[in-house]
Amino acid sequence: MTNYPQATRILVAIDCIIFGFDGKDIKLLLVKRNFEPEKGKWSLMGGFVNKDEDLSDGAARILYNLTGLKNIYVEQLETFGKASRDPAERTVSVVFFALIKIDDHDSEAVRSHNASWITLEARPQLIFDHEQMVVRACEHLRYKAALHPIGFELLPERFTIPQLQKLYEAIYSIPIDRRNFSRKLLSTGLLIDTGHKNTNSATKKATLYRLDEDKYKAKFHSFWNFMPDSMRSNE
Amino acid sequence: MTNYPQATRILVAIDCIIFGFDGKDIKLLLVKRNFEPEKGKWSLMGGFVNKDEDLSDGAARILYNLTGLKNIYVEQLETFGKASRDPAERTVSVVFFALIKIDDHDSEAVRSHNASWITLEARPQLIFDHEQMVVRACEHLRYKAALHPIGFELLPERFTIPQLQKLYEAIYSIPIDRRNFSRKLLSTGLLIDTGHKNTNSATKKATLYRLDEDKYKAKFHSFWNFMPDSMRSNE
DNA sequence: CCAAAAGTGTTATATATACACCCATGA
DNA sequence: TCATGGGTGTATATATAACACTTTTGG
Repeated sequence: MTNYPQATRILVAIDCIIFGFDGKDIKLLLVKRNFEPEKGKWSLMGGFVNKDEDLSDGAARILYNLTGLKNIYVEQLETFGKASRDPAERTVSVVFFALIKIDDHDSEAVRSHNASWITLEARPQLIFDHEQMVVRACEHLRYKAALHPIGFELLPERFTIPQLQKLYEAIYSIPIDRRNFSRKLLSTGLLIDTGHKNTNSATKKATLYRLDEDKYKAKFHSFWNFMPDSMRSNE
Repeated sequence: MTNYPQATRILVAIDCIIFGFDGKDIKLLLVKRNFEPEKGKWSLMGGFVNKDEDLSDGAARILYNLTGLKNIYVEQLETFGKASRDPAERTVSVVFFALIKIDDHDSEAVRSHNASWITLEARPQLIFDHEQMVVRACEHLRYKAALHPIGFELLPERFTIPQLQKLYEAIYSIPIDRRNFSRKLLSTGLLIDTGHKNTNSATKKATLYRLDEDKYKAKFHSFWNFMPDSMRSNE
């Protein structure tokens, strides 16, 4: 406290938007709070930054506690800083955006935090400005998924092109032409044929692909065009 | 301080990346600090969030103090929160990204803050993690300018297509084909011919355009493709 | 053999690129 | 009249969008 005596110290929270995909719907991992304040209401998973903890480490800690997962896809999204956003005390919240492979999560940890996977449409009212955070995250998901290959983060290690298509259709709530979608995805060179077929299917079995990790990393920041041009006008 | 007794309160700073364009080079507005800490060294313009001030209002205040401008293009970029980033005390810094029309700024205010416009190439060493912030902002400028019509924010109200092209060439450090660039920009429908010509030119006078504000606002979030496809692989 | 989902091919259209010529201006 | 920079046109390549048929599978 030597150099900046008069400035206000503020609580710095971290809130996490955690997206998953069950093959049909985009889901959010939300917490029904069994602790104060706002006990009994729904919120995003969050916490405060520890004294000597980097922001990104704080986010990783909170995500690990809830899901049991490390090395998941996380981006810092935006910091919410309205003076009035938390009625109890001035708090700034850094929102992180996470995509996880829904089958990988530790369901015991989720249960013990009183958390649930809830579809976007069915999401309950949330505390504070958490609804705005979710809206912002959905916009970001649509924006980013149209340009960068982040969809894979929501699917299992091995996935089929029809699965990928259902994911994109869920993200944008539109039907996509199978043939054009397939050609576009395969032309990125990011997909490797595993030589196996999806055994769950009741009809013709789809080819299982995996991501070419090297190409994915090398080309992640390039722009792609995963969506039909007609979609690109929605932010 | 009722509800969260044990959490750490942290200083929340705001730092502003302020870009300008002088017709030739992209410039940053940087401050040579005549105050402690790190007096005599260069930094971004910044300050702390006030007790009852929204984050975005804090950024607007800091930008107004330095430039005398309101209603400029500002985006929240990223929050830097390494525990060690400020050696004096734990501080989190929310970085804002601003684009201004360089001729509009209040040069008296800039002088009184000991600030200067410095080209990106000539920028001095900066304090703390400010260099990382600048690098991040440059990436963001390139990314965003390729997809959204933010270039106009760096040019005067009335501008010519060759001016716009020089701006894009400065942003990406590449030469662009005049004819294709012109056609691409005009085809967006965002440019309105003012009927006037640039009088400064020593040769043929270029047409002065202004931005169609309504279309700009309506279509801001659409994706465009302002750069040749060959450029789109650089993030 | 039938329904359901997967896989593949073709064609028309739109867009991007590469490139060359003419025009206006002031020195 | 010449050098400099502004404005426009076109042919080619590439990418996209729209669309139909065949294959595999389990029941």
